[in-house]
Amino acid sequence: MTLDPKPRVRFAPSPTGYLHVGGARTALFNWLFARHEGGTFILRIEDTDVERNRPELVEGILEGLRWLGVEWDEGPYFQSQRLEMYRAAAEKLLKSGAAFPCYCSAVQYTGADAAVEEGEEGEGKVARSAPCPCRELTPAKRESKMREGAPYAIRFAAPRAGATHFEDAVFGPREVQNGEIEDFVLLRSSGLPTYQLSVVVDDIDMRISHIIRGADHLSNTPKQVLLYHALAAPPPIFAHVPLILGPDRTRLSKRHGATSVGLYAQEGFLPEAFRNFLALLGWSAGNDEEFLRTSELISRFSLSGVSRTNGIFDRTKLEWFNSQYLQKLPIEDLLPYVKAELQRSGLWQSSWDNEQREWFAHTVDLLRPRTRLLSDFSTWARAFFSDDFDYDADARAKFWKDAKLPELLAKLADALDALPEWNHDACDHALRTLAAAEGAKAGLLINATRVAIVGRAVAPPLFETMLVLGKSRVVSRLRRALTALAA
RNA sequence: GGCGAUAUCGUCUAAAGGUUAGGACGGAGCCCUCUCAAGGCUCAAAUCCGGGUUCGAGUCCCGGUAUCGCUACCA
Repeated sequence: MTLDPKPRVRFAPSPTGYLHVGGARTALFNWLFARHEGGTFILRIEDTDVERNRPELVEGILEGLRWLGVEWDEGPYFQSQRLEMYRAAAEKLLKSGAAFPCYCSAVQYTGADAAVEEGEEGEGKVARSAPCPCRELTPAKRESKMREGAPYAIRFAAPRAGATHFEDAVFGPREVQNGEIEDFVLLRSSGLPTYQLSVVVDDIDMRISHIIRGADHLSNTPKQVLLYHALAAPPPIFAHVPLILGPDRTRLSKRHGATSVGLYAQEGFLPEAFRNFLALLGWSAGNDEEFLRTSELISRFSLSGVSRTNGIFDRTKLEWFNSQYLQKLPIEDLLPYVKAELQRSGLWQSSWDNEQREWFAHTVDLLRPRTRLLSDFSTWARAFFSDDFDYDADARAKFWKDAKLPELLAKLADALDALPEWNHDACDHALRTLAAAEGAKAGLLINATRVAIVGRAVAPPLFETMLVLGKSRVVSRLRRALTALAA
């Protein structure tokens, strides 16, 4: 038996929605594992459910993965373009006797199941659905059904005795009694494969060595192992990762707020911060380290560090990670993200890429200690990039209430305007001298001035702020504030 | 209902039978301070319950409970 020396893994989303954080983490784990091992990461689109499929969603999923920095080495493959393979496999199983045609109607089936689901609590003992009777059909009966042209699905003839086992890299060795496994459908009457069939056929064909996927697939794995055996292929190593839950401990869904990675991108999260956060949800390096840049994640990642417990998605901690990256990223790494954010919000000016490059870098650096999201640069820090900003109501209420302010600010504007040199100490001195002469506290004037020139209470130290804004802006904004103050 | 998995601060986790059960987020407080952050320091906060095994159990075993998953011609 020859195996690829390097692992081959895959991420296989179905285009029934956007890329949600659970899928993103599964993709990330696969990718980290592949990169750590020097293996291959394959992308496969599982679009065999024509009812729920939304082909237009595929691009969004790819975009989400690209944003996350999870790059695939092969693919994307589409199952909808590989249907012949699944049919051939189903035929093969039919011929070998591992599968049989089933003439039960799909309508009957769902009806029966719904009844079981809705069973009254008083008499909740509804018998488990009986094994499919078609399995016992005589050859003659099958012949006649075939001649009638009756529609049929192909079901797997699950063994009635014995047990199936497999190895899970996270949950350990597993064994399931075959009697627990029903005669599941392989090929629908429409000729399209079910998940159980297509996933196994593809994983064999693509020579997948490790299947890393959500723990919701753990219970179905024995069926797939049975299929590997029936198709005479060695099963891969499985690694089921725990699920991501919402704050109420139910499976993460739209009800819990943003679950699409695209939304997090829009909100102003940095991909690397998001990656770091996601990697640590259900995986640990085995020690206290939390701030792990992507190269470190790759070198540290191991399936043995994957948790068995479902985890709750904690947005607050995600924001903390983001603020950490905002603080710690080398400024030249951060700048492109801020640029993109400003472009998105229509605040970007091309001069910041050229002659005012240094000014831009300095301003971003000044702002970033108090940012948590990239979008902060275009929201509360807007006044640093545009003259078009408003005055925050809370800031006005807090720092603009003193009756002497109109007079003080007018005088300050004049004093600053008269300054021969525009630097930190000159501004500082001018303001404090004025405050002293007028018998006002410097703090009063400083805080009121901050609101006047940037519209917020939240901003860098005042004189730093004055420097990056420049003299003419500061003076004109002070004068402009006089009108707002009067209003 | 059946089958299975899981269970350490509110949350994410560390502790490969022996620690005052550690760290981080969040919370509280202090320092710093021109605002807001950042940063530093301090505090509160956990082994689901009950039985075993062992000199010794968060760790191993059994039972209970809770939660989650599967039980589709969804994936």
